[in-house]
Amino acid sequence: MAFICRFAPSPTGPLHIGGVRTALFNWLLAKKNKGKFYLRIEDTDKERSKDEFKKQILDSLAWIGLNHDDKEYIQSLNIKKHKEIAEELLKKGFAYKCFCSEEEIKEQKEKCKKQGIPYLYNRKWRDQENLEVPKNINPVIRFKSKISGNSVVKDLVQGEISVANSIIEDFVILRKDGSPTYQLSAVVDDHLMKITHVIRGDDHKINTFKQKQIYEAMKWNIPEFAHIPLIHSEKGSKLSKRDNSSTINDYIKIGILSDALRNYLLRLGWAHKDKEIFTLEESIKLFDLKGVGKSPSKLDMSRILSLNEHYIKHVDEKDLYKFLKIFAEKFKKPISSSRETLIIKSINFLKNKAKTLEDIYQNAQYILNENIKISVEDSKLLDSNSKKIIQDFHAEFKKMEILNKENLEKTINNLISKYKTNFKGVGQPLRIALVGSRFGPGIYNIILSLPKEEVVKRLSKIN
RNA sequence: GGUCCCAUCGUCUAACGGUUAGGACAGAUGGUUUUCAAUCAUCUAAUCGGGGUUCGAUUCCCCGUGGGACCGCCA
Repeated sequence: MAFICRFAPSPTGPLHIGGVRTALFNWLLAKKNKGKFYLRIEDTDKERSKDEFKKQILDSLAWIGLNHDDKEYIQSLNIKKHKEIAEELLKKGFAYKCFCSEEEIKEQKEKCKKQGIPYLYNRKWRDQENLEVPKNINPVIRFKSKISGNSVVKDLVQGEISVANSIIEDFVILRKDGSPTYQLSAVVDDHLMKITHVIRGDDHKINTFKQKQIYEAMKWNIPEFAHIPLIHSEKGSKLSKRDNSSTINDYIKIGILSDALRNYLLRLGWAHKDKEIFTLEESIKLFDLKGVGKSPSKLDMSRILSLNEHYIKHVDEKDLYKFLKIFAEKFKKPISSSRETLIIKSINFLKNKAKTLEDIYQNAQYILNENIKISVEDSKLLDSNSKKIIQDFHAEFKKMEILNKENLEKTINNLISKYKTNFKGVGQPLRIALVGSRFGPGIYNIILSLPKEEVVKRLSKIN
């Protein structure tokens, strides 16, 4: 059976990761079933649609690796067709012109609110050719929704959802300016694109009952529907564009890897036994709609971080460096070519203490910056005794012809016995002198990661 | 408020109607260590409440309670 799905965001705001997850689920299913995954930009709201948001959507999907088939569809390019369908529905008696003024509608809404009853358009112009048509009012076109009975949708995630038709109002399909609304455009485009599976956030659940009626009126094939639960913020409310951990960029800028975020999103609302880590291939193979839960899930930063840590440790080190380089260029200072080889050489231990690219970047500060700053607190640890140790080491180090761990070990062990101290007694002062902090990588790693003359230079500054 | 949906550790979740209710993240404790980290071991922690159905309910049904979504000439 063919499997053609789409992700259809509107460029009226930045895409958040809830949307990314919806796209991911669609993409996964398309790949799994050797079908198609299309991207459709729903920009029929001319006022609010912005090119920058469209770009942000494209960039976000590209970053996380969700490539779409064909070029992206731009819904506004298809408006003519949407209007034709509206006319056809009108002609066939499935829709009608409504001449209510906006004030009139507003009044009705307020009246309902006062009485505490839910507002539903009163169908004033339905089947009313006899009413006097007011001048100066451009009508909207409304769909003649079913008035009685129940409608049932078999949802691939939610199961059977049933609703009384009486609560589905005669919704607008063409605005007074003649432009189509979402309810119409989405259906027409889905039909034209031969979409077989509509997988979207469950905030669209009710729309299904409206849209299904358009399909039926047009005698079009109705696609399968799957409504996946929404993602909530850590506070438990609906994910808002104002949350500071909601867009892809919020994660890129703290140094999250795309694989980690992809894996995290995959496991949010979906599980396969006890498995936590999924390669792309595994997720394509294993993902299915049956495993998707029905309840919303909360964002959990510590989990994202822990997944990211896993990927940082397991990704190919060449790739990891590439990610780091891009990260530095985009959000920090670019890594200079002279420092590049030093970082590459040391990334295998710089990454071990990191949950994010930001962490790696911070760990690499002592390599990136020739001039290190010693914090006040750490400089306090450099008493006269430690300084003597540093100077002793300095003298020995200069003489060292072959730089390797073995020789360093010998030198340090000599110092340990000479000064009747332990490893820490020697290692800590050296680390402070070389890195500027008592925290940092192992001391051998540090010494070996820097050019010899630079180690000498840093040591010579301690006196 | 109306309609619809949902409900297992703090979080993400697993469990043909039969399990000491499992795993992961977070948290706690201890070991190791060259500081921080990492790592290893151990531990804490859940079936929202009440009724049914059943020999037996996390699982099925009903009622509460709690949470969410929708209620636009937005998408």
